Amino acid sequence: MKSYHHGNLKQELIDCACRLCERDGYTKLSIRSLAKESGVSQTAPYRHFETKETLYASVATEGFKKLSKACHIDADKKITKKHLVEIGCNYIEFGLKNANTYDLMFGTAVGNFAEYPELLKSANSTYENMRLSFSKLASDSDEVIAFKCITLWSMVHGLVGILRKVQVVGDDFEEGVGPISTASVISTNLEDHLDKVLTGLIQN
Amino acid sequence: MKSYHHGNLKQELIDCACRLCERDGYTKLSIRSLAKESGVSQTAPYRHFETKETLYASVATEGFKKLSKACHIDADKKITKKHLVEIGCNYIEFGLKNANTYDLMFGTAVGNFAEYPELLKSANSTYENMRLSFSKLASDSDEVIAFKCITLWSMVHGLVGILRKVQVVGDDFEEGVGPISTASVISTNLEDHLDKVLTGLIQN
DNA sequence: AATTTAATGTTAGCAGTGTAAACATGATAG
DNA sequence: CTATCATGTTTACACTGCTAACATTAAATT
Repeated sequence: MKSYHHGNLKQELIDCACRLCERDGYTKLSIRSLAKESGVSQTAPYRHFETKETLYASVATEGFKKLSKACHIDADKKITKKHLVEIGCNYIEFGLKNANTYDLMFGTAVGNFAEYPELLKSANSTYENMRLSFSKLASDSDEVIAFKCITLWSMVHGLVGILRKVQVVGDDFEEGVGPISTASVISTNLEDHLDKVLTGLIQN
Repeated sequence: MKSYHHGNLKQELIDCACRLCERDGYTKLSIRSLAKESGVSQTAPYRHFETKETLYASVATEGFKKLSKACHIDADKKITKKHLVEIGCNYIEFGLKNANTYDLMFGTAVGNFAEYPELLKSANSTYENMRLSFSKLASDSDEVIAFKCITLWSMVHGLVGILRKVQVVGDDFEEGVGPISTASVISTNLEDHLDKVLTGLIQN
């Protein structure tokens, strides 16, 4: 026998949405199907999420939390370039392994992060992680550190995007000329690649 | 008096879709509204586009053509680092000024480029442009050239994504610490930024 | 403890969507 | 001139986000 009130609907909806978003992509997700999955009426989710975008924001928030965790480096130790390479690799790995969630986080599904304080906070904390690591690498000014963060972030973010496209396009490029071959080279030698870029970035 | 047959519907639909996608984002676009805009019945577009994704593919194709044009450098002259910086800047400018179209081109709206030969061709030609420029910069192997392409492309692609997010998030970062300030620094000094990265990239 | 209130659920319904099927029109090829 | 076929229309279905009005129950107030 089930009670009229679910008891834990909001969290269950978020969990379910995270799962389905990652499995099928956020465009395939409907509030109604989500409600059905949780054995609740079609409009029940609206008691917890004003609009679909609000739900998206919750899923994206979870995504940023996971990304933060994936990119976390123990702060007690001294940070070296190698650690930053590791951060970059972990970031890219997250982006590629959670591609659909990554879309939601960095696409236009959620228009303005500022409207969702939790989302903004979790996204900022991802950045803050990276900032802290750079600040422990060298004693730069805040500006320089932020500059380095943006550079690294852009780099890994861009690689996720490009590698995914190339993965999808795949065999339709000719061997050895188009981006595919190089992309696979990069993805197998991600560490080397990031190391190179970071070396250039750090020493100026 | 209007005739039963439109005469130029396919092209008009594409043009209209390009306009609306850029204005409102591709998610806001519906086949029905598009049909209405062209003064034609709701299902007429289906004579020219099997599914909505096919329409998206056409819009994305146009996008890549425009991007190619924006990043084109006259091939006769000798290419210098400065030219590549210019390519990068033009790329980023395109991405920021045509943000919604850019989403369509690099997001998941079109699942697999290989299913749309025209799209694949136009996307490849964008890459080919860049490849050609690098090949005229130095006499590297195909592999090294492709590697440099991917690196630059990832960099500018990533910057478009990050700069946009930061633009949107905007004032909610604290002054001088968060990414916002640096991002605006970068966007005003894009040339310098790209020059630095490219310098590191070229000389190894 | 009784009662009010607010949170959380349901049902019914609107307007909009992608898309398929059956039919209408008219340009073009034989 | 006629048959064909590309291109248009109408109708219909299943689905969507979302609102409004109502039901139930947990929590707060008296």
